[in-house]
Amino acid sequence: MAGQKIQRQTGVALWRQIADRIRTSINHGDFDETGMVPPETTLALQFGVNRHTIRSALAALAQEGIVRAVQGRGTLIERKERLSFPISKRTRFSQGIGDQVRETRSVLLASVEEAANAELARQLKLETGTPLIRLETLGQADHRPVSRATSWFPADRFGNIAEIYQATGSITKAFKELGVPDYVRVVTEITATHADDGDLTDLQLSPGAIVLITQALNSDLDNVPVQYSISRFAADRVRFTVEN
Amino acid sequence: MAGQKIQRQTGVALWRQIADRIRTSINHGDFDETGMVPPETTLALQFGVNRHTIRSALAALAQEGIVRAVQGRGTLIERKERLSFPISKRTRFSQGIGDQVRETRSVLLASVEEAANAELARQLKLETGTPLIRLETLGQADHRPVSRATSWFPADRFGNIAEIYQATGSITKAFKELGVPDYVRVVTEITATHADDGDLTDLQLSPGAIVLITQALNSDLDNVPVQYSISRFAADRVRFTVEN
DNA sequence: TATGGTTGTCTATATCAATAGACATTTAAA
DNA sequence: TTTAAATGTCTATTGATATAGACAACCATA
Repeated sequence: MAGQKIQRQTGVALWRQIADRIRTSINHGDFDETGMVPPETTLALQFGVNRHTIRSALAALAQEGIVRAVQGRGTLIERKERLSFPISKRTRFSQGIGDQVRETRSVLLASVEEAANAELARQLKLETGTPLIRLETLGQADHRPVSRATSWFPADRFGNIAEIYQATGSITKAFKELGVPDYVRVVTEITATHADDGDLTDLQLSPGAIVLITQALNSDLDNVPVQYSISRFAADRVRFTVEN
Repeated sequence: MAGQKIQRQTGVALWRQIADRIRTSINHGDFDETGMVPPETTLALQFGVNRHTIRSALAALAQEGIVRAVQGRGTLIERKERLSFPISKRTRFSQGIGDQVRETRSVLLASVEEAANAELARQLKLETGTPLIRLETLGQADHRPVSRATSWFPADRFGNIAEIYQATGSITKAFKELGVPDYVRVVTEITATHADDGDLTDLQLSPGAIVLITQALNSDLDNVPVQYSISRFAADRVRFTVEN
């Protein structure tokens, strides 16, 4: 874990930088032998800060449920996470990570009908103003939120996709019922930014966290666009894998 | 730009959160009509903070060279950026973004010979301890650093790749001279984290910035691994595009 | 049960971050 | 030339961040 120094007077508090670094180390498996974080005094020495600053960092990680301090013993690691998430022609939420967790689930937060703006129309190869169904969904793995997504579907083909999706909890199944036996990922754009208000709430992140954003287009086997999605992933919980 | 609120007491200073948001807005083209950032008083009202806090944020962006304040006129946008970076079978640094900038360049920072550890051996399908050439490189677009990469090559096939790379400034050309007329990207893993010390220096980032990390394996046309790379991109300067 | 190592709590102090207000300076336009 | 609108500079105050030190409370184990 040692190596790079932490930065002072940058607008990012030392305790937050240190919390981020310790979280990364935990997810990297650096403390797997003991199952514990090094003692506060050791960390204070390593990072070159006061022990109280370390305590602030650990308190933040405890708040996230990642560690738990036990007086007299040390600070135990409660949970580590970074799911590997494949991106390919056949990218689906549940399939790729199904073997990494016990349970994956997708929850419908909201659905509305709206008209395509210029950008959506371009992506889905429709006229501006074409009616679309917009779904807001939350992807979970073992009851922990992993991603939140906004998806648009052409309303003429998929007018009642919200109901079917809510019943089945799967876009793939909903597509099947609506006459789309299979579909492929055409393009995926990936960016990263800091978590916004909605991310903090829906993904249960702490402020300053990073989200990975994918913008993806799915088409049916006749190459007709069926779904355009913008998904936001908790960056410290996932890793994307692009297979070619 | 309006919408989500900024977070208080999170370990990330308000001025830094606001600087990040304004940078994002600039890159998104929100102020393209005027070429200027809104007045400080307007921003202060929008973000619900004091004007001095806005001034701190703008000072940080000025330090990055993104805006320039002119007394009496306003704060001009000097530069916006987010290069689109395609990831596909034929991912190369210069080709993909060649049409987006005037000049791309790749600089060799260091090269050493070292033995493959277990992880590198697994990736490159070699025995542990096999000699490798490690190159540290810096990718630039229009004289602005975009990515820093560490690459490993089997030493037996590519013993003098460093010299050729330095001469040509291109991995593709170096491969050609060493008997690899073509190569393909086998797999790319993408993660995101906060910038470390080396990122701040090499990529000229400000602390708290985000880096996108790719771990990629390239193989020759006989499917023999020729290069394993870990690259770190300034997240606010790039966007990855995965074509399937 | 005694001891060393660990986390928990308290006080005190210095610096950074943010707010508040006033006024100067510069630019562009009326 | 005047005026409005914008950035620049200054002082003062409050709360968050970080350091420093001391000691209490707890746990495992010798």
